[in-house]
Amino acid sequence: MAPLPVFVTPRCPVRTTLELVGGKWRLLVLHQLGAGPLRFGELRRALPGISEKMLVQELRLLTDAGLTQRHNYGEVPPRVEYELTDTGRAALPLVAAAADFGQHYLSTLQGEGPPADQPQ
Amino acid sequence: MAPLPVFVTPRCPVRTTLELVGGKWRLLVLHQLGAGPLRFGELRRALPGISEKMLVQELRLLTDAGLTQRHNYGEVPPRVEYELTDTGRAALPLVAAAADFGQHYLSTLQGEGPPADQPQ
DNA sequence: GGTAGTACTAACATTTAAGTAAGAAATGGC
DNA sequence: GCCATTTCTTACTTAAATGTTAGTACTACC
Repeated sequence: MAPLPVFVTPRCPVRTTLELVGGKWRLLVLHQLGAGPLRFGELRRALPGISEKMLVQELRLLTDAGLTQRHNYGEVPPRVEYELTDTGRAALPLVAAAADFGQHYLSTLQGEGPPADQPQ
Repeated sequence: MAPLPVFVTPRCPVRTTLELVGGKWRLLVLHQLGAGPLRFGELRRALPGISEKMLVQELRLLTDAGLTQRHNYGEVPPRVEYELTDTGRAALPLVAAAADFGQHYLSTLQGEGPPADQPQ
């Protein structure tokens, strides 16, 4: 994954994608935002297990990379919304493909354990 | 990513996918094998920068997870081929989506540096 | 006999990702 | 005055991923 500031090696498209949305959380963040803008806290609650530090960090990186946009309403207590940019929406087919494959894979593990959750 | 042996949390499909094909190399391995079976050494040469240790490790993990198949011809010098299983082929749309998004993203960085490589 | 190729394995080191915990600023409600 | 809420920062620690180096077994070739 890319360190800050975002630098993408202008080489293999697959590697570029991995640098942008690799890691444990970024695809899940994009998936959540695919349904519409969300506040920071809504996003945190929608991603069980993520720490505030990671969410801040990943949102900043996605925003720096141009996949998300930050709206600060300047209110107190703070109110900040995040939403996908056009570039971020261009990643939604990737998110969908990841969800599809995961679902397919889980379905091949016939009957071991409970069925899959909804994507987070 | 999953430690060996492969264990997939039967939960979110996106997380499942990340555990299976997350990391720096697995999508690239699948992409290579998408075009047909390859020998270990061919795969290594097709993935500049990968170490033998990583390639062995990732191939074993993909094979344990059922995405690839290993054929040992039992010859000397050794001759081993890897190819996708049906489950592995089910991941090819994900690889394609990753390549598409990477290409799209690189095209939005208009004119900075040389054009993208072919996917590896 | 020495060298090269092949597909590995093992021990170790380094780098990167992720997690934990505490706190800050500003306001509203009690 | 005290506590809660919200978004975010900082310092620190742990865990995981990846890299490096060396070595193995067997054969072919010069």
